[in-house]
Parts: sequence; structure tokens; C-alpha cells
Amino acid sequence: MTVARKTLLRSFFARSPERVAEDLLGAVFVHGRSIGTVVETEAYLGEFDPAAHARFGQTARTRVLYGRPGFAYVYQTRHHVCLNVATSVRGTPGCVLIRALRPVRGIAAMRSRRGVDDVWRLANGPANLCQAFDVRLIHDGVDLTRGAGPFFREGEPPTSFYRDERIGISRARRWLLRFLSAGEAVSRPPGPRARLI
DNA sequence: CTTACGATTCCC
DNA sequence: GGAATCGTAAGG
Repeated sequence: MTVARKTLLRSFFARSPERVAEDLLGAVFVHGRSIGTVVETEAYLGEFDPAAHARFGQTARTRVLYGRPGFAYVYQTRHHVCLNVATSVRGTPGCVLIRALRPVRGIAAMRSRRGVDDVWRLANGPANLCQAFDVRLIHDGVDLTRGAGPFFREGEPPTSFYRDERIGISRARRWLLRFLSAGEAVSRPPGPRARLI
């Protein structure tokens, strides 16, 4: 039987990006009829993080990061969008990038939106999962703790996970801020410097 | 205004 | 390894 899971509240996101990124593993992302389990996340620490968008300070693009935690920061890169959650307290622009989801429900619609058949390739990347779960630029600034629109629910934390280097960035590459549930299909398997937790 | 450059993805 | 292709941020 299925257990009723609580929606992740403001207090969950009002912590450091690292803690939120770790605890988001195993959580459930819900957007309409599309449901998936978080299996890969990445933490961005704020203005002092050379790889973070917030390194430029507050701009039109990064305004959500400076607001309250638990709001969606959706940005566009080339032809794709990526989904982040603002963390920490107001004025502290840390966030967590959602890098991979394991599809649980609504798979037919995900296949249709992605044009891909293989379930494991439906949401195995930050831009792919946005396409699969129909997350768009209009969701930038949406409150993810309301249970209306996209939101997160409690789930089963992985029995073990990896900490590894972040991906797709040139600065602060060696910081171990990528979190991967063990034994899941992620955007990229753990590398040589990964630590099993 | 012009230029540089991606928190990506998919294909060769 | 490289191209696609556009918004954001920096520089003049």
C-alpha cells in the first residue's frame, strides 16, 4: 500500500544548499500527473561560489535566489531550461540544481514530450527532466511548497549515495557538491574522486 | 550598442 | 570532439 507523504515545507529548504541537496535525494517531485524520484542533485553555494550564477550578485535573472527558500529558480541555457530550488534564508542566494529524476508516474506523457522511449533516459539530466516534467521558464519564481503546481513530497532516502564533482562548469570543478543516489540512472556515473556515503 | 559565453544535449 | 543558437552579463 502507498503511504501518504508530506509536502516538503519552507523549513526543509531553509538550510544550507549542501544539506538540502543531500536530503532531496529520494524525495518525490510532482508536477501535475508527472511524478518522479530525485536521484541526482547539485549544490550552488552563493556569491562566493565561483560557479554559481549568484557570483554576479543580484540581477534580473537571479532575483529568486535572493528571496525566500523553497521557490523555483528556472533559467535557460541555450535551448534548454534547468530547475533549481532556492535554499537558505532570504538574501542568501544558495540553491540546489535538480539533475536527474527517476520517472514513477505519467511516463506516457513524458515519452511524448521527450520523444524518447527509454524510461531511464527520460529525465537523466537537468534539461531533460524539465522537458519530461513540463517545467518551463514560466515556473521561475513559483513557490514549490504550496502543493499547487510543481512541488516536492517526502520519499525514501537512498541507503547510500555518492558525493562527486559538479558537472558542466569550469570554475570550482573539484568541489564535491554533486549528490547521486547509489544504483540509479543519473546524468553521469560517479567519477574517480567520488566518495560513497 | 557589441561581444563573449555558457549549471546542455545530441550526433559524428 | 563539435555544433546548435539565444539570453544574460560585461565592456566600450
